[in-house]
Amino acid sequence: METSSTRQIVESLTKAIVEHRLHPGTKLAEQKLADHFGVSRTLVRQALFQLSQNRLIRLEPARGAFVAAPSVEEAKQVFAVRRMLETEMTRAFVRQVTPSKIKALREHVAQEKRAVDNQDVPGRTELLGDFHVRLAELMGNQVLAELLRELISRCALITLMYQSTNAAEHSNEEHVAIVKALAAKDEETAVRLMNEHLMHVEENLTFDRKLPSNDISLALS
Amino acid sequence: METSSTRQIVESLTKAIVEHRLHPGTKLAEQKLADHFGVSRTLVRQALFQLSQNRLIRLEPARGAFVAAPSVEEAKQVFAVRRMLETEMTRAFVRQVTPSKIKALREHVAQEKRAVDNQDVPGRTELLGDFHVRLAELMGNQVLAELLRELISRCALITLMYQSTNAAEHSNEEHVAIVKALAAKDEETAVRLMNEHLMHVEENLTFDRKLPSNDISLALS
DNA sequence: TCGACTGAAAGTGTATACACTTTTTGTTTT
DNA sequence: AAAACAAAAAGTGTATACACTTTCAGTCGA
Repeated sequence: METSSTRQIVESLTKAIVEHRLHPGTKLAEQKLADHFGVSRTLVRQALFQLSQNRLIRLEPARGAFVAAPSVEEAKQVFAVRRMLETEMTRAFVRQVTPSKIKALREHVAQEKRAVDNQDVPGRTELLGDFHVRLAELMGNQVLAELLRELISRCALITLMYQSTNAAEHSNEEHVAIVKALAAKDEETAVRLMNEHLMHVEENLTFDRKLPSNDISLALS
Repeated sequence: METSSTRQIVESLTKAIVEHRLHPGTKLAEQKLADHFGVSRTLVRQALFQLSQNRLIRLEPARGAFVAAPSVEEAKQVFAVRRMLETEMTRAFVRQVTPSKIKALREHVAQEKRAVDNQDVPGRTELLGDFHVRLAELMGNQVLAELLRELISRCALITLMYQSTNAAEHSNEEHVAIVKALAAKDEETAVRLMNEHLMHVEENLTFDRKLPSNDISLALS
């Protein structure tokens, strides 16, 4: 199971949704997707099911798949969970910090900065989110990393892509500050900065509801 | 999409796995399951895919589905995540506690007690896990509740079912103590008790590796 | 006796067929 | 002109067919 065809479809659709080439509410007809990817509906259905588990699309019985349009309420809940998780993660990180871990984080934020400076919107979105996943990975907790990745991709649909260049720069600067506090093993500061950072990201949410784009092929091409 | 047939298959298999009628490592052949449930492989495959997302089974390309056998390492990571999440959840709960919420929790632990006293093993397993989900629900955070439910079902495969009656009683008593601290709005005590509780549950893990049972029909009947 | 080969059996991966549901469109009726 | 209906079109849900891969049993050769 889990052939690479389906993975490719999932990735392609995920990218299109997160980058808002496919707007919330857009219908994803199975046959059209199948034609576009040159496979049968079987594989498309697998991919759609997977995307529905990631909350990127909604599946309605006998009606089909639609790009998800998370409510403000849901977004707030996701952020509340992230704050809970990442507060404690930051605390735990300080207790087991090593120079090589700090080095890895510094390299990451440097990469973020390049993407932000280059106005590489998809790139910076991914990297800014990955910072949080990297923290989990460096702690050696793969379960935590996967969970965070899931939560962040769920946010991405509603937040990071709406981020202005300014907001992205701000995020990057906050990451730098967090790394600094981590390096200094200053637990309380690190935790406070992380919490503030997540609040800032949340504040930047814009809940524009754009009209569905009905031309799937165009959005994916 | 998401007809009730697949849900029923998922529930049936989930129950069988969590209750250890299907041991870790057991192969789940699609046609056999299809015959057993009286449906085509299509629906079985959907169900298996869903179970793999829940980490209850493992899908190996071209080899099929096997009941998951989480490693000690993974179990520890799951518990680490639960502690992070639930520490903060407990803290937040204290800040927004109301008499009606306490009442709901008291009723829940009473129900737990009945199941423990009656030696209702599947029932008590479910209820003891649900306590934590109930907390999230009472906070009004559905995202958190679903996440916890997922983490707990993932633990269930490796822990709660191995729980002795003694351990179950102990868990129930700890729930009572936590509710008491919550009712008193004693944040630090509540958090401490919750952390200790999760550590106790984790300590009770037994990592027996039983042999796969090859008779699927028997296990499901 | 053990290991390497070979063919058959079993099982998974993908495509297709068909039933049934929803949506759309064109027509009729008020 | 708007609402109600009917037939057709489009789309989803499930079963089945078939290709390809893995597994297993049996045979041969060292």
